[in-house]
Amino acid sequence: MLELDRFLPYLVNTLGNRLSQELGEIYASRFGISIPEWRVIAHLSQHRDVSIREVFSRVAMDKAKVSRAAARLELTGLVEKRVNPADKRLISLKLTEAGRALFEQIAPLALAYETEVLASLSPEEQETFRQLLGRLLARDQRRPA
Amino acid sequence: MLELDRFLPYLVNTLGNRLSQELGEIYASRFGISIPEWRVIAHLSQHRDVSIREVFSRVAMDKAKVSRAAARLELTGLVEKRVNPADKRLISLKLTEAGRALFEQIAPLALAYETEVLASLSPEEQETFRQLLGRLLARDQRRPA
DNA sequence: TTTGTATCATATCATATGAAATGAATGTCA
DNA sequence: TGACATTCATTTCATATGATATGATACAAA
Repeated sequence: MLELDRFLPYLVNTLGNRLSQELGEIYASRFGISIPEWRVIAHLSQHRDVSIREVFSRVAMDKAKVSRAAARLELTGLVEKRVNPADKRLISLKLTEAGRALFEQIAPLALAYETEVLASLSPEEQETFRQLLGRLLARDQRRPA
Repeated sequence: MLELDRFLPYLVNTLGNRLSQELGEIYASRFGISIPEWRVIAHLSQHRDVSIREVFSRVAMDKAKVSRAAARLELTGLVEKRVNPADKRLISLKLTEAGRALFEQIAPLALAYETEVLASLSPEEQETFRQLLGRLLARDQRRPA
């Protein structure tokens, strides 16, 4: 019979929400940004001159969320938005200097948090968990959002 | 350096959201209930005569969410709410016959979904994943919501 | 008692969310 | 070329969300 606290979708969702919420509090209280904004920054730290579409198709957020996050990041001077001259429907997003500096500041804290979360597992177990999680995500990947 | 698609909190959150969203679509389209309502039903299937507080402290949802879910479940006749005579601040929640019948109907579908999700892992891997997930949840448990 | 504090569930209110509408730009094909 | 469809980003709008306020009850201590 089904028990909620042995039901995998529920458990994964719960852990995911907790981790995001804890991180979100750090980002908000110390850096004044939200989780969606953080995700945009993190993505732009690796891919420059990408469109809104490219971000949201990569980063598990919907159109509107990314659009709003980008708008706010532009307001706060962390991201530069300009129209792509080759295709004027597209927008090119790029971290500003301030944006990159903020990323450099947040990234080590985020990684430290990840380390702390994983500390209850041995290094081998950590690797195993990553692997299995990756496989589960891959299965689901087939379904395009 | 931090890459979002190797960052565990992000990955767990993404998988959790996807699973919940897919399940939520099933619950909504076939049975007309939301994920919060489903969680209340599932909890009540195992614990009868529990208060709102007991539900939300157990089921990873806040006060308001559970209160609203319970209100709607009462309206739709799936849950019975009555004041606890021993302590009139408390409310006793209980599945109605219809509520229990709905649970019996949904549970196998939910379990089938879980099975399908896990199908990309071998039985041993499934068990390992459950174990490790449980340990990660336990760590986090220390922090009371 | 009665006075003050704590707990419970709900209501209120400001914000977040996402589905659908909009408007601009590009692509397609007759 | 000119209609029509498609793609992109934003906006709109109705709903969901959760922090806080409220009101009711119970508990504790004097």
